[in-house]
Amino acid sequence: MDTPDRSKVVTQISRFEDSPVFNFINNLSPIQPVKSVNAAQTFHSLSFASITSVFTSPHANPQKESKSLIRHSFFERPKLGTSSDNDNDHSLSAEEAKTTGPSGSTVTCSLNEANVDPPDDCPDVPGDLPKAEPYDCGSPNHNITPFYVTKFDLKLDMGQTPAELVHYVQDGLDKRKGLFLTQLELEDRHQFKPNEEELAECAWENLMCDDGNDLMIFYPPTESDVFNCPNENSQDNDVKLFNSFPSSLQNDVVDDVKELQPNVSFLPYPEEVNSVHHVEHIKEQLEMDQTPQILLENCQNQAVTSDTNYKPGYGLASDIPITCKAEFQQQRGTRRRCLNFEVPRVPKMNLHSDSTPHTSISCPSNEEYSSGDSQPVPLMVGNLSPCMLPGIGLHLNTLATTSKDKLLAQGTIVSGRSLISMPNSTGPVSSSNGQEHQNKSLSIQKDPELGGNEIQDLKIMQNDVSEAPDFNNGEDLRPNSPRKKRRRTEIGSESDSCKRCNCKKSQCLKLYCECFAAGVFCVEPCSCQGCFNKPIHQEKVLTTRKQIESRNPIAFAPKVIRASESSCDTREDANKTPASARHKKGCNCKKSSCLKKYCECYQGGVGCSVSCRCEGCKNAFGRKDDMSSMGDEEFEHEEEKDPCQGTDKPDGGRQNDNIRNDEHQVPDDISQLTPAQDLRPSVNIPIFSTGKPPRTLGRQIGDSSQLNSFTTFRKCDIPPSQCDKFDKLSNSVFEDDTPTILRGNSSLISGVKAVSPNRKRVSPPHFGIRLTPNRKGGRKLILKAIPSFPPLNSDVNSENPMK
DNA sequence: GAGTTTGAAACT
DNA sequence: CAGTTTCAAACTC
Repeated sequence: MDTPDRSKVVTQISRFEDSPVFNFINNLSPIQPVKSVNAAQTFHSLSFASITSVFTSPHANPQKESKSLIRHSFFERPKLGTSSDNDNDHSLSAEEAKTTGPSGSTVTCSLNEANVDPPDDCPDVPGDLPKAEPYDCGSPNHNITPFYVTKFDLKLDMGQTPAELVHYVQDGLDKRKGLFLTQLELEDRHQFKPNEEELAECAWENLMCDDGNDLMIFYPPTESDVFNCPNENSQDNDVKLFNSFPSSLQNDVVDDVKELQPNVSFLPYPEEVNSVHHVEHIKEQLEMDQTPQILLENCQNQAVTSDTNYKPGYGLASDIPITCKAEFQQQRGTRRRCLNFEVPRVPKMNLHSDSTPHTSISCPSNEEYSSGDSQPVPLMVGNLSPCMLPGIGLHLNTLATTSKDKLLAQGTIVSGRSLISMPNSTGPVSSSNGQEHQNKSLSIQKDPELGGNEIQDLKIMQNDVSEAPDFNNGEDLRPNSPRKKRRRTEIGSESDSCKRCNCKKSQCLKLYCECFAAGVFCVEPCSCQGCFNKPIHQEKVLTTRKQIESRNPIAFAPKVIRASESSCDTREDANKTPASARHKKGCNCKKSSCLKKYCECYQGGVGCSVSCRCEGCKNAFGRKDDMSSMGDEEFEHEEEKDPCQGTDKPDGGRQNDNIRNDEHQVPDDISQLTPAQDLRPSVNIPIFSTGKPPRTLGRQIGDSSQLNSFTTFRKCDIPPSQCDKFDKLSNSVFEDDTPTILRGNSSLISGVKAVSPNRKRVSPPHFGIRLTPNRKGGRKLILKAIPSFPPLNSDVNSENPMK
């Protein structure tokens, strides 16, 4: 194989050798003597470097750069595979590398451009695929390697259709100018190619485009990188070359050669390529507007890197092809998935989301685990790739999806966020609460079963989504103005479908931020400034969230907890305000008389309770004064009369009981629930130890946890009318589908009333509360250890220790 | 749209 | 734990 292929290559190259440029290069080339494949390759590498630099000028037009990159790819391809068969192409490359040494390897790396990986890694790339986990942009360890491989593979594909290269070589210097053809030209050529290669190339083209995107996304070099590039001068010079290639080329080549001689010194920023620092840059870049320029830069960097690796007698790059080939399919598949997300991102996703029921994030089956870091990452379902809507409304609180979640998620799409979530619909969704949708939609789940690639993809998606500013532009989803926001809010009060904030100083990492408080990532519609509440800052978000929760375990619990409107609970109908629905902490209004939305109780559509410290309360939904009058009586009533709750039911009815109990009965004093219970398995809590009627539902202690585990938790935020629906739905769902454990959690919905004697809130709530039908001394609440926030390390089940 | 009011959240 | 400050939503004009 070697011999024939090489001979072919040599033949083709020989033509090239005749050209003045080639001779010039040959003379300059420190690496190899002219006549050989090596020489050609050397030239190739040199030309590549120079050409690349030409197009890679930071100031250059991004598109142009991209094009040039692509162009180079084509150009180079032929060289590598010039005469070899498609099949032999890779082999040849490898062979060449081995036999020809550095030149070949250098060339190969260059060709593969865009790879940030250091040359040393090149050989390892194929074998290291697993570690590549390419799409984990968040991981510092994340290496570009995967990309390298992927890109390489792509090129290989191209290599299989090297017609252009050959053509180029044959034509000689004149044709060489063709190197600078625009992308369109190249594309045109490829498109019109009739042979089998056409398909491959088309695919390649697509991939290239995608690659470009990928590059932009994942390997965005910082501008500093660009400007720091030692080759900058050469780049500038290169620009000249663009106009007058032949003469300029020489200069360029000279420069390049000079730089190459020192080898390593040639690298613009070698250390940065692999360093974590570089990764950080990339991350940052992700947030920033990303331009195609990055592509070029990356390409350039990588090309340089490859050069750096250049070591006589060493064919690093050349080795890659062979190894890569084996993984080619896999890599490509991965890449494509990502591409799908990235490119048409929004539109496709939307479409899919609408049409694809299974894409819903909230679906347990679809849930995915973030990688080993065990961080709960909002992931999209594997299927969803196309369907995924960008990080919209990722609900941090929603960890586990339950059938209920599914139902809810299926609900109407109200906001952009809600759109995002296309839950698997297992049943009819009656929930009208958009917020819940949101929560569900992006619930973060870990799914050990998912492959790393998929996970990575999901992560990417998330980032993309969150980052995709344009995502909703087409739609009028983005009310940036306060007014719109307000309107939205008003509407939302019913649907409360999506949170949008306008934070300026809090970085959306404090409870001031509605989005953050709601456990969702900020999305485009938000007008926030300096927002960190985005998927890309997920870790920070989680950390902050943890901190806040450490201070106040129920910080992320729904502010208003509504009791379900059970058939048995008719008394509340009269008032329109379910006695059981109350603000978790109660309000502290002084001037608004609880008649404006300043009042959280009012805003939540619930009456004030004993927990409230408001003055002059006139809450239309119920005044705390009224509440107190109702107090014991109601309590008694519930306690004794609530057959529906099955207070006396045997164990068989326990689940329902628990749920209803939760809904209607909340421990009077949350403080009873020790914070320590956060993670504790379960604790029996005397419900009304204080003897005070638990009129108010108060926010549930377990809200957050519940939220996390079950989207249901947001029902509390739902307006009463909808809340009722929600309750019904949730009840039915839990009864029917929810496992006992889950049901227990569901009970969390009802909150534990945080009514401490002083009304001052909450004691650390606990992540899950389960009421046990304790008929005798009253009901007991059992706290379940459910993390209020998506568990970082474990899945939901692990966190629901039922005892 | 800008400015004010309000009360929750955060801080001390 | 209380008082103060900060913050962003709600509200008014």
